[in-house]
Amino acid sequence: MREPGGKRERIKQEAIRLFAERGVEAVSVRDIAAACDMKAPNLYAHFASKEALAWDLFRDGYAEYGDILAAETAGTAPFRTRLDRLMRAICRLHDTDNDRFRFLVMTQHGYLANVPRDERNPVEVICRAVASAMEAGEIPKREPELMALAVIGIIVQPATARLYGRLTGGLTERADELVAMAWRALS
Amino acid sequence: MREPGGKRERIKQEAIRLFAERGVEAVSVRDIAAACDMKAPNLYAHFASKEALAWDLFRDGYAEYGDILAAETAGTAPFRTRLDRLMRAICRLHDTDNDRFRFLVMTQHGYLANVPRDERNPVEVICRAVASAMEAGEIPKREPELMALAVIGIIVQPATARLYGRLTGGLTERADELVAMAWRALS
DNA sequence: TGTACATCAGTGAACGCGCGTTCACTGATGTAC
DNA sequence: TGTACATCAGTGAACGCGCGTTCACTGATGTAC
Repeated sequence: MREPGGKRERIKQEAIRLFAERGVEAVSVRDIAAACDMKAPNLYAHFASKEALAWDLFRDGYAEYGDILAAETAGTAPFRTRLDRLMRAICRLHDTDNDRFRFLVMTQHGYLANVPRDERNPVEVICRAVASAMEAGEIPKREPELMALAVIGIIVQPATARLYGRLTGGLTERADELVAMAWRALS
Repeated sequence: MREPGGKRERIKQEAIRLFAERGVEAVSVRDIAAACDMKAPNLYAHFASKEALAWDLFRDGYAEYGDILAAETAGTAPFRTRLDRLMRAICRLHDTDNDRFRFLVMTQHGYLANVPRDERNPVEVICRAVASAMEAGEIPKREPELMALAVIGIIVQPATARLYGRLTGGLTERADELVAMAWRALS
């Protein structure tokens, strides 16, 4: 072996950055290769196709996102506490891991329909947290899916607006406000 | 004149349908032409380019959407009433005018940055309604932009989930729940 | 009414372009003896 | 240590394809006299 296996990670990182900036269709494999200081054909030593690369990035990025949320909502703390942790985690991720979030938001319309609805799915994670809080009588019983989606919207819509410069500044500094809003909405 | 000027409208209608189904990049001008029972070159008698057609559709569709919301939030009724009208109108539009909503959601990432931030802009419309309710003391004073975006999220996120089959059934039948949620969130 | 001409919506064929992808090849590195 | 060979990451050149767009042309329709 002449190299550590870091090339594959390098490609993923540059590809996600470019896809996030311009969208999958507007980035050519030559663009990705150039960003990695290599030539286009060499990408095919690591990925079967451009489409496979993009789908890998989406599936993994989405699932890792779900893992983080699952970790935050785990445990036996009161729902209000877990909601707080959950929403702060989302704020932090959006402020920090901008490329990933932008990539997921920009390309969701191509891939979301194919994503597994398992325990790593972020929407499922939040649905389950909300549903269990209802079961436990911590919040009124309503349609859990609808309430979970609305809570997601409360945070994702401002985050998306930030991507377009519609909202300036970070989300983290508004986390208090957003958590309070979500809590009121669910109450 | 051999024909009424309905060709231009026909093109717009078929284009928005196809763009909504597959995304702008995945639809060729030949596809659009075929859907209109014409050949590709003829489209150029009506639009300068494919890009100009897509941008026209987005700009107009977005502005008309804003017009409808502005009409619903106009007047001197209490904010709670106008919020109710506003959100029901959004539910109705999403259930009815599916192509337009899907098109706007799918292509927003390409165009939203270029859209004018004027009195026809839907986000501005809702921002103003929320801000004026705060001024009038009908709801507590907070950052109006953030609150408006969160309210939008409460309804747009479920609507988007519906596009992917993540949520089944209509939005209109859930309008009560959604309005109540938004009202609590703002209170 | 008949005829000659003007108009113009619509098209067939072709254009250059950039794309994703393939493949025979290179040449530096590691291994065997 | 020196030499012959195997390995394999990386590449230059080329491929076919579908795209957006152009343009000279057609032919049905409307108008003038």
